[in-house]
Amino acid sequence: MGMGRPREFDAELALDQAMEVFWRHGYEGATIAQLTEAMGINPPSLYACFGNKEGLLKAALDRYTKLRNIWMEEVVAAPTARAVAERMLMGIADKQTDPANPPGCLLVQGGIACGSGSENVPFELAARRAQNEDQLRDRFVRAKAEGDLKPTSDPAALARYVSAVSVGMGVMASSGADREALRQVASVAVQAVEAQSADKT
Amino acid sequence: MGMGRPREFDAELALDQAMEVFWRHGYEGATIAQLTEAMGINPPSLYACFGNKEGLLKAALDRYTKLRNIWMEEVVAAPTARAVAERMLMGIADKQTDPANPPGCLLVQGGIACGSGSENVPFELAARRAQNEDQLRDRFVRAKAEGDLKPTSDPAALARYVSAVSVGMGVMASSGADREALRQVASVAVQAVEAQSADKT
DNA sequence: CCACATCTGTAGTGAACACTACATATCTGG
DNA sequence: CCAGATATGTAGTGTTCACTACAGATGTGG
Repeated sequence: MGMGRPREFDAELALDQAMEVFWRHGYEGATIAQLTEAMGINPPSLYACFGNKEGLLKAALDRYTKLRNIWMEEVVAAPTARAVAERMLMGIADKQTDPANPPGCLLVQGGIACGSGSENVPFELAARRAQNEDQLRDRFVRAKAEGDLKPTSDPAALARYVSAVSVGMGVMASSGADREALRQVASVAVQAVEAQSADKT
Repeated sequence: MGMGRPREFDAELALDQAMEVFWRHGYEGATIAQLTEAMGINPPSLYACFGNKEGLLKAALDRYTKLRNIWMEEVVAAPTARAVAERMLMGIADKQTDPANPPGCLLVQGGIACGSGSENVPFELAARRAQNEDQLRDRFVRAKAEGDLKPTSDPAALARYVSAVSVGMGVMASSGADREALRQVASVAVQAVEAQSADKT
């Protein structure tokens, strides 16, 4: 029994192209024709490799969140809660306006509302956003334990807040906000975290 | 020359139903079949009255923003910048989790990313969100002139910030966040505005 | 070289989509 | 009561969609 004809395209490279299409047009707005053209393959190759359109999205999300989680590790490595928030939001301002990618964030652009038959796509994206929120929460719990955040602060609420701001920035970026505008938002947003930080005296 | 057969349905009532469908499924996810069923009419009536699907969306957005602007007037009537932010974000936490409506905000759920042929839909929504941001900015400009906000504060950045937070809250609401979670976000977010407020001594 | 397994390109499939032709119904103005 | 104008319901239109049948190509194990 043989092992069959080998694949002629690089799956990860193709995923990068598919990611960009989903990022720009959303799950429902992206068509198989656009995806296959961007990936440089024909539909049967796509379906053999990823199952269906939703499978392709999940694979693209896996790749996206994998890279993103590596970056989040650097973010939560910042020394204080305030520095974590600043590093995250300023970094997001830069990433979401990086001309190498479509504006905004795939976890938002992918699909906030979907039609019948794709109802679980928004949930899928929300679940991935929640992962980042959990990382932030864990970091803020630690900050509170270390006395970096006030004893009255709520780490989970702070994490939700930072997550909400980053989502809002993503929407703004996708509708044309430039880097400076996003940095201003980040700069203001950080002050709420600072207000929850213990006084340095 | 006669005036023709009168319309048999209430256009504003039908718009309310269409609004809910767009709100729940987004522009691309909403089908004409769903819309006509919810509106209780047949396709020719829809097209005679609203032109096409995008015309129906714009009419629904007009209605939505009209009601919203009335509420925004109440928001900016609050006595201080901090109170404005609090009234707005707390109100949004309640509105976006009102069981009478789909969760989130139509100006976000309507469509952040769209496929080819509907590229201007996200712009249309962004333009309406920008209206609210402008109202906030004007209010914060006044607050700065009144000495309510610090001389170093940036009213435009503050308005962008509050707008970004409300968008982020909308996305969270649509993916299942409950009222209490949103209120916590709002509560934290207000502290950034407070940090830009002049000291009360 | 052969049996088998997997991939690839061509060329479609049925279904769902936004939208409409048309006949009929219901109004106003004269 | 008639002529013109607009609305309505039925029943479609062509197009685009996600997805696939099939035949040929390209690999492995014996």
